Amino acid sequence: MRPKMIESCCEPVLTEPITPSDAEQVAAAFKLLADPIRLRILSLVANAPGGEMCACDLPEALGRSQPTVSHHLSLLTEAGLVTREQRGKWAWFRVERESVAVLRDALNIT
Amino acid sequence: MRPKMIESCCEPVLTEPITPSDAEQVAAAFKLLADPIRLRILSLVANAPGGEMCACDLPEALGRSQPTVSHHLSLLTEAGLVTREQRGKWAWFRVERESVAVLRDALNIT
DNA sequence: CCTTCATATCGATGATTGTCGATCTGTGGA
DNA sequence: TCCACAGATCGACAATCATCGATATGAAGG
Repeated sequence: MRPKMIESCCEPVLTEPITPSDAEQVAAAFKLLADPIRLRILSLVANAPGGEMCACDLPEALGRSQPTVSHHLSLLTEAGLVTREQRGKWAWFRVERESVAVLRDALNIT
Repeated sequence: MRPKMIESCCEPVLTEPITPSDAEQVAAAFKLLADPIRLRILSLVANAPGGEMCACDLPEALGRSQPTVSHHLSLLTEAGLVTREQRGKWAWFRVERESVAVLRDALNIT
């Protein structure tokens, strides 16, 4: 998966015919939202004070191991759905609301 | 998966904290959009003349076997993303735009 | 340096799922 | 009643993926 995948994809699905190749890209993007842990990560980070959250707090908040959380954060970051900022030993994450909006707009109706 | 799954679910993910149980439901809903063939079905049906399409035309249009197409149509129908109407020997499908809108609104931003 | 701690990577595994051939069901016409 | 055809169901298989323990990397502090 290429970096910032979502920025450059996501034709509207319903308002015009979609090509097989575009369908692959949009499906890959929605696949990221098709996991409960990743949705909870987005929700936790978006609603955290200051709109940011330290990765160190996520394993306990989610009830998942540190490697599992790191895996999901990596997928979300590569896709551009969250951004990562290193501060000392800790990694802080923010939701990239623009990317979420791109995905939402792919579902716009006639 | 219960009938009309999408009608009753899908809290906004970003504007308020989501519960683990709601996250499961929303993820299950997005999983339906996380497949290129299902996205192409939605696009083909939505853009077909009259907003409806016969199932008999889909295997050729999609390059997939009849059982595969039937499987995807069944998933989309159970979830309430499309509706099915039997006319003689043929089954005609329409996109339930309201259900798509529910999914879209789950991605609303602050 | 050396230790400590946060995070990433690796390897393995169990579960899910997209796919199709074969077959069943059900409808309409002869 | 029988045939032809649309669509659903079944069974099997390959591929994908979420998960975790073990281990590697990398940064701050002493």
